Amino acid sequence: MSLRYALLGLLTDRSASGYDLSRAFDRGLGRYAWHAQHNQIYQELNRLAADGLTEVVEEGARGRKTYAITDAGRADLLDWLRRRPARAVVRNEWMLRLFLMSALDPEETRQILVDFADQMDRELAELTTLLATDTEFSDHPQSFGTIAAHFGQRMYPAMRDWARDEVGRIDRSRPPG
Amino acid sequence: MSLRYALLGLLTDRSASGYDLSRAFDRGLGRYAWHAQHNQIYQELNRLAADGLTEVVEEGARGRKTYAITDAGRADLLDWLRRRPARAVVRNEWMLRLFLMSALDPEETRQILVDFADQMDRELAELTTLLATDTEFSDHPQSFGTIAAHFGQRMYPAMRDWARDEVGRIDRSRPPG
DNA sequence: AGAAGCATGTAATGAGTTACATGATTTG
DNA sequence: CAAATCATGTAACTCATTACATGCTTCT
Repeated sequence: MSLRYALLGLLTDRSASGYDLSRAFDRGLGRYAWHAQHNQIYQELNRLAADGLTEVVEEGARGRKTYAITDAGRADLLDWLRRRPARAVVRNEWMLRLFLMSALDPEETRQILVDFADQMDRELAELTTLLATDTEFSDHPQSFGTIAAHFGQRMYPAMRDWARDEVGRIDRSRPPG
Repeated sequence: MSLRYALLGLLTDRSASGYDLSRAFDRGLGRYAWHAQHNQIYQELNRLAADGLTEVVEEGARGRKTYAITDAGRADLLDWLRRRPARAVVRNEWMLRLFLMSALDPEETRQILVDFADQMDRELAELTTLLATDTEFSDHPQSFGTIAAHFGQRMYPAMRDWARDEVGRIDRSRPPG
């Protein structure tokens, strides 16, 4: 059901097409909070419209359909946000890999950590560039995309630093070369 | 497929029953990396055994079956660990709720962020105490649990700082009182 | 004897992935 | 006019959840 609320949440910000929402997932929400692919998004949008939680407010070029959230949709979202589940679902494939990585030998583990740290640096650089150049963020400082970007600015350095800490620990316990 | 590797990873550490593994998920892995329920775990264990990646090494009281990883299972796990997906699946219902929170009014949003930041501080304090007192960490510096603890030491402050940043942004855009 | 915890499972349904499929519009 | 990007979908399959179902063992 979470995908449904992710979509309603994004549509609270502004009306959008399935394509727009798919891009929003790729950039922000999907990286940190909830991953979904375009086909699943389109299917869920059709179901939301059928349930009266969203409606098509515009049809543009190339079959583009712009969806808006309805009052019923807004009510449903607020209801969900105010409920506190005892146990929430967490699935993070990267985290799982990093947890299980010590099944490999120290050399290989070290390389994975070094690569991971480098990737976090690249993601951070990409995000910083995006924040500096895309007017989306200055125009909508309260939007989910902006919030996600700020979250990324805190998370990427933290994950990079953790990985480099671990590399240091491996090197100290088993000096290389 | 990730559940399959999560189970193989845990069985690399030591042999265990479905019940043991289910508890391991509830305590650790499921909180940070990969969530799964008992019935899914039992089903996957049966499939793993059918595929020759694990085997039943002991049958105890109350139908208890202890599984061990086989050589084929170990090979499969290492193979998976060495593959690097371009972008891995992330699903975190708590994170999603935090991102969508601004659909509520600023007052409610602010309170949730303040509570979240405080909770991160508490988790960090608890973890720091645990790292200083529990010999588990000094005795097994390379273990799964130690790696996770170090990860927490970097993540909790990052999430706390992000939440406090957001509180600051809310206050600046709509001063309280 | 009763409660708490141990231990495993099935069936139906819903969520999510993979592969396939198509075509329009804009940009260089 | 070719390439990139926009834009939406279906079908078959696998993964995951919910509800149901059973019985044993240990502790008090």
